[in-house]
Amino acid sequence: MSKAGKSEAVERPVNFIRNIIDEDLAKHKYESVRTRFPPEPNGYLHIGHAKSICLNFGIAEDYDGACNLRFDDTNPAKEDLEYVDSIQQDVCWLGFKWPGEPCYSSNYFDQFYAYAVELIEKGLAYVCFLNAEETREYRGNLKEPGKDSPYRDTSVEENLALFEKMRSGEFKEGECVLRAKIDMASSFMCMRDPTLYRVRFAHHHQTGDKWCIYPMYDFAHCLSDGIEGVTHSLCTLEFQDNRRLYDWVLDNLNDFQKPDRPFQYEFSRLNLEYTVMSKRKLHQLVDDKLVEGWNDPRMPTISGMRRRGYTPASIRDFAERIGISKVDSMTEMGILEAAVRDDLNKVAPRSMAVIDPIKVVIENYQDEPQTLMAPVHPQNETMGKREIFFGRELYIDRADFTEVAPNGKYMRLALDKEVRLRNAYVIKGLRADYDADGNVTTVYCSYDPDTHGKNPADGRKVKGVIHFVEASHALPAEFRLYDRLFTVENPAKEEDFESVLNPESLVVKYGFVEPGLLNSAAEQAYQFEREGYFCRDNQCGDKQVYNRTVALRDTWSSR
RNA sequence: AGGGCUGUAGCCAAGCGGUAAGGCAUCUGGUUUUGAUCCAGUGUACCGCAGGUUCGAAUCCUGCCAGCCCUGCCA
Repeated sequence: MSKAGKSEAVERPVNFIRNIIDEDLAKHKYESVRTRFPPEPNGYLHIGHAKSICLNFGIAEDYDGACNLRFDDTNPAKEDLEYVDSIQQDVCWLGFKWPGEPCYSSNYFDQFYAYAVELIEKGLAYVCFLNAEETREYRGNLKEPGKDSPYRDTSVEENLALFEKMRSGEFKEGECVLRAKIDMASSFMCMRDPTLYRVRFAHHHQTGDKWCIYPMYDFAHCLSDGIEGVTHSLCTLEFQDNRRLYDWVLDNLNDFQKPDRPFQYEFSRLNLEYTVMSKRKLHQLVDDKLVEGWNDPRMPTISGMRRRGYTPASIRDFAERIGISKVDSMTEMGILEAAVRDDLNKVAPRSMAVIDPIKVVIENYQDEPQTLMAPVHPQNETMGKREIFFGRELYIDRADFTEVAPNGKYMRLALDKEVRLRNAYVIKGLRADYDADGNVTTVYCSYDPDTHGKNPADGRKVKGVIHFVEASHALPAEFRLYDRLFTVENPAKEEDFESVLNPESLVVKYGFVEPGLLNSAAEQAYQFEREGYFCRDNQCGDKQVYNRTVALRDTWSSR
C-alpha cells in the first residue's frame, strides 16, 4: 500500500484469527461474531490478559459483534469475589464493554449436569472409583498407552444412579469422579478418559452450597461457549491438545449438532522481557511481600500499570503493535515503552520537577519572585498556559551542574558557562559551594534579564536548556523511580526467580515540583520536562508522591 | 518413529506460487527554549537446514534440525 493511501481507510490489525473470521463470514458459517474473555477469578489481570482482552473485545468491536466477560469459576477452592471485582474493574478501565451482566460458568451448572447425564445415557461417561494415584497409573505415559479403568463398563443405569449420588453428596471428596469414555490409548493424554466432574464440598462464591460436584475446565468451557453462542473461542497455545476434547464434547451432545457451533483457535501468550507473567509467580511476589501488592507499580498487572501511569490507550496500542501469532516469542520492553511515550507525549501536560535538587542563587536578582507564563504543551497551544515562578533562589537538578564542562558538547550548567533555564532566562555559573564530602550544595549565578522569550540580543549562542523550580513556591514532593523488576530477560527460566529481583527496581528521591501541581489528580499523567512521564500516586492521598511511568527517550547518555 | 504446535532482519509481525509490508530498536541528517517531540533518510533478512516439483517457491512435496506444549480429581 502506498503511503498516501494509508490515510484513506482505518487500518485494522491483520492476523490469522481475523483471516479465519473473514472466511467464516464470507461462507456464512456465522452471520455475526461472538467472542468471550474467560478469566478464572483467582488473581489479578496482567498485561498478558490485556493482550487477550484487546484481541477478543477488539474483534467484537471491529466486526460489530459482542464479547462476553465470563468468569470461569469451576474451582471454588481457588477463587474469590475479590478477583471477580478487580477483573471487571480492569476490563472497564481498559475501555471495553460486555453485553449485559457478566457471565459465569457457574450460571450453567444445571445445564452442565444435564449434558453429563446425556453423555452417560449415550454410554460416553462413567463414574470411576479409582483414586487419584491409581488414575495416574492407569493413564500410562507419553510413550505407553494407558489401560481401561475397571469401572469403565458399568451399565448406563448404574452410572446414572451413581452420578445422582455424587450430586446428592453421598460420596466423599476423592472417592469417585465422572469420566468421559474416550480412548485410553490416545496419543492426546487429555483424551485418555478425562475427568468431567469431581466431588468438592466447597462453598462457591456464586452458587453457595448448592453443589458438591464441580465440572472440570475441559467440560465446562466448551459448553459455556456453546450455551452463550460464542463463535470463535480464542485461547493460548497450551490448549492446543485440549481442542480435541473441546470438539469431542460438543460433537457428542445433541444441542451442538450444527455447523455454527463454537470452534477453538489458539494464539501465543505474551512474554515480556524482565518480568514474569504467571499468576502463580505474581501471587508469590505478593505473598512474599517482595512488592507492595498486586497494584505495585512494578507489577505487570493492569492495576499496577495503571498506578504507574500507563493509560488504557497505551496498553491497547501496545497490544496492536505486538500482533497475534502462534510463535513462542519474547517481547522487548521497548515496544511497551514506545507505546506509552507515544500516547503520553500527545496528552500529558508539561511541568517542571527537580528530582535531586541543589540550590541556585541568582546574585543579580534582588526582587521578589516574579510570575512567568509557560505553555502547557509546546506543540499544542490549545492546552493553554500555566503560571510558573522565577526568583533569586531556585532549585535545579544535581545532574545539570558540573564545575568544568567535560567537552564542547556539554549542554548543561558549568562555571563561566551560560545555559537557558527552561521557560525563563539565560543564566551563567559564577562559583559553587560544597559540603564536607565535596558535593555541590549551592551554585551562584547571574542572569540576563533580557532573555525571557528571546535569545540574547548580542547574538550569543546558548545551547543548553535545563529545568528548575523557584524555591519559595516549590512544592516538596516524593519521586518514585521505577526500573525493571528483574535483572534478567527471562526470570521464569531461573531456578529461583526471586533471586534475580532487581534491587533498584524502586529508587525514592525527594525534591520539588511546580506549585501548580498542588491539586494534581491521581493517575493524571504529566511530563516533567527532560525527566520523563510521571503521575500522582493513587494510594498516597494528599501527599505529593509521583510515580515515574517511563523516562523520556534518551539517545545521548550512552555516548 | 508417542502426540500437538512453531521456525520471515536485534525484537514483534504481514505474506498463502510471481520474485520480501509495517512497527519497535539501530544509525545518519534537519528543526527545536525538553540532549524529548517532529521531519527526512538508513537494512547484504542464505524467509531454520537439505533436497524435490514448477518457467517461477517464504509460499507446494519429502527428509532433517531447533524450540515450546501435553502424563492435575488446575485453568
